[in-house]
Amino acid sequence: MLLDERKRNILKAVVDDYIATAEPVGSKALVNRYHFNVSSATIRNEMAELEDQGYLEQPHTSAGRIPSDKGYRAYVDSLLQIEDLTAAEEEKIRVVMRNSLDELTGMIRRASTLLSEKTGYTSLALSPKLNHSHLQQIKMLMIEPGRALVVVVLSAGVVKDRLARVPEVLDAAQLAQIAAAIEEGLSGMKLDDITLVTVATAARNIRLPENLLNQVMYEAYVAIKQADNLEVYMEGSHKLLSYPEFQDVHKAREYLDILNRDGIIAGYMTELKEPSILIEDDEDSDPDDHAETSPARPRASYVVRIGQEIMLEGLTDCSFVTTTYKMGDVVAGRIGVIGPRRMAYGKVISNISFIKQILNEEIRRLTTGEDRMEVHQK
Amino acid sequence: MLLDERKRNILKAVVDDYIATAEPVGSKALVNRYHFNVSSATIRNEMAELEDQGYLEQPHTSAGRIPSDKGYRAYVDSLLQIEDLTAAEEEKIRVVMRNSLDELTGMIRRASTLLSEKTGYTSLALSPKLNHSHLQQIKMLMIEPGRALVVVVLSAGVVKDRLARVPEVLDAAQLAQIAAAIEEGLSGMKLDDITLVTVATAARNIRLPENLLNQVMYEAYVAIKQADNLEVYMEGSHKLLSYPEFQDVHKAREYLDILNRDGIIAGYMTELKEPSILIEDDEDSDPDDHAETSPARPRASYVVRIGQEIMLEGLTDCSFVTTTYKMGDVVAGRIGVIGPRRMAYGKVISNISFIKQILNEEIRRLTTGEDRMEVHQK
DNA sequence: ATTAGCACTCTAAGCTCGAGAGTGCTAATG
DNA sequence: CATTAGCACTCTCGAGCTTAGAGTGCTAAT
Repeated sequence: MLLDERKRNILKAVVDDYIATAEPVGSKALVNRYHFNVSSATIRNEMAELEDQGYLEQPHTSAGRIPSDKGYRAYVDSLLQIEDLTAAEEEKIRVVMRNSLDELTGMIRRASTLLSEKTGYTSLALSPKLNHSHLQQIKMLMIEPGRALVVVVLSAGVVKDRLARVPEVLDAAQLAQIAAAIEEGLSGMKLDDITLVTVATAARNIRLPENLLNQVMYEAYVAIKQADNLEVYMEGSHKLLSYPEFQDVHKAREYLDILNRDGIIAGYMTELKEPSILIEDDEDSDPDDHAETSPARPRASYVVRIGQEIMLEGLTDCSFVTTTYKMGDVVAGRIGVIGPRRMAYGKVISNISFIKQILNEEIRRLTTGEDRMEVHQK
Repeated sequence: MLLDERKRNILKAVVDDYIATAEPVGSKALVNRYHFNVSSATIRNEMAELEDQGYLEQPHTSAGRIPSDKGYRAYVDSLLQIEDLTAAEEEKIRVVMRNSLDELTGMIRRASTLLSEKTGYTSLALSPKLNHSHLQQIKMLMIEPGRALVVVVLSAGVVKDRLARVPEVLDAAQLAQIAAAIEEGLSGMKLDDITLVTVATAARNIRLPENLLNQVMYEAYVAIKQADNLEVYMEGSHKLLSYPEFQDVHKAREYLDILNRDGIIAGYMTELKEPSILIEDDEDSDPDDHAETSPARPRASYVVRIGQEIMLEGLTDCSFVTTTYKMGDVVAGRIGVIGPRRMAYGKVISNISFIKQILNEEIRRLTTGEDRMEVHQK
């Protein structure tokens, strides 16, 4: 099953070439562009065998070969060498990420934007799952009679807020008092463990008519629960139109439709699990048959899904490359790229790995409050 | 210059047909589909004249005619009859808009989404310009040492917030005290009139080391100013790919590129001024040469920009239809649609007019606090 | 003023054809 | 026995040609 050295080289060359040109690759082209010390006939024989084994395909007799899903898979798993970003590129990413306004969501968005810019594909990011975070504060600010702003602060330093209607008869002090009671009772609890009942228990000693209290408690409860809303950030969805495989408007439209259809991508990314390659320490392992070791320096793990592997109707000509980011020690969300199957995997992976790394660092900085005092720019 | 009855009918028929089919309209097709009591030859003569006068164009000899910008303009200004929405449609819009979470931004977004859904084109909305709003409250909540949430409440009931770094030595009470002083000093002021100096003046009596105070004041100032950040909401930008005029991927890509390029649309919409048609009372008038009166019931005014009139490179095959929404008595922002020049103007205008109306009502409800106590749905 | 009729024009679709790229196979080679 | 030169074969793609059809403008008749 394992390919010998030369086949591997040829496969790699075919994939590289095809990624670069989007044109089927022929034996002569290979001989010209790379220095195999054999003739095109030999290459032809090898390519025929690679096709038999399912790594390559022919669009039609007498066109060159293009990689199959299996070919890409082999390429990504063991042929691809991933170069590190240049110092300049790394610096640029660092600078942009540093610039984030001390805000988790903003950081993730920014990472996503950056990813799209650097790779030229569509980037996707999932907002962090906060259900393991602890409630730290809950405040209620009276905006005007009947309307209040509920501010929820989570352990990670994450702040969410929500406008709520409250009974008009309540004044600011009463509202603050209720919030204080709830905070007192719930602070330190995991988001997961907070229910309407626990909220009610926390507020049981407040002396106010029950229906008033209930309404406020309900709003507090909703605000808390809502802090963990799943969101998807997408950037550069139109970039795909530049690539020859989406020159067909129908295809392009279908593609954009799917990406914009509510919930599809969110659901998909949430369910992505086992990394197909893992190299670092930080992911729940799931050694695949095609697992292979090698690269020089430790690198963040990532999940690659190629073509049919995506299992989403309409995206079979695409590939996903995603990775996770962490808050504290727990995986909080996912960030990645979707693009044509013929994706510049090397570039994407090195960018995604580095951006992930910086994102993790920045989140750590944010949530542990390191590096707190900073120079005030402007 | 004014067209006689028959020419007007023919022009209208051509535009209607072309909007419906995207195919050049021939004289025979017209005679078949509409009951002009004349032969196709007569129609031909009339069409030739309409072409001479610049209302119609021929893609090439011996194709039918298509409307020119001028033709569309005449159509929109005086030929188009705008039917009201059906009761069911109106109801649907009302229901969706009611559902907004008491939040201005959410409302506008929702209006925009609705607009895109109902028309099938790309919708655009500008966040409200709040520089004439008054500051009502400013609060600072300590999130953790060194980080605070600044909450700004404006006269319109609009709430904005922003995470800020503050000196670590400050405690929650001190922070609240500073905020209170600033609120005391600035409350009631127009956003426009607030400067770093006025903030400083408001906080002058606080007894804290100057550099600490300065930092906090600066953050407060930024938070206040940022409350009026201009934003653009866009929905359904990919819908254009369905229309035959964007079957060319190049064009489609260019189009999407422009829409996604930062600031272009925002700038454009901000500068849109004189309505080309105005029927209601609420807009600064600018009677055009092609102004014409008529429609049955008062209807919100709107701006239509057709093709070249848009004056944005790359969007010359498009049309804009936008209108404004108000907060109190002042125009706060703009909401609209961009689509192919061959746009279903009637449908778009009736939808946009109605949605504008409901949006204005809802904003009024929100900002005046009418209808405050509502049933709590689950 | 309107219209029937007709010659004319132009596009779009279908067709053929040849060039070119690439293959697989065979037979020769070291 | 792996490699390779050579060649016949296959398939696509684009150019050029042709034709059907739609639509026009003009003229002469009503």
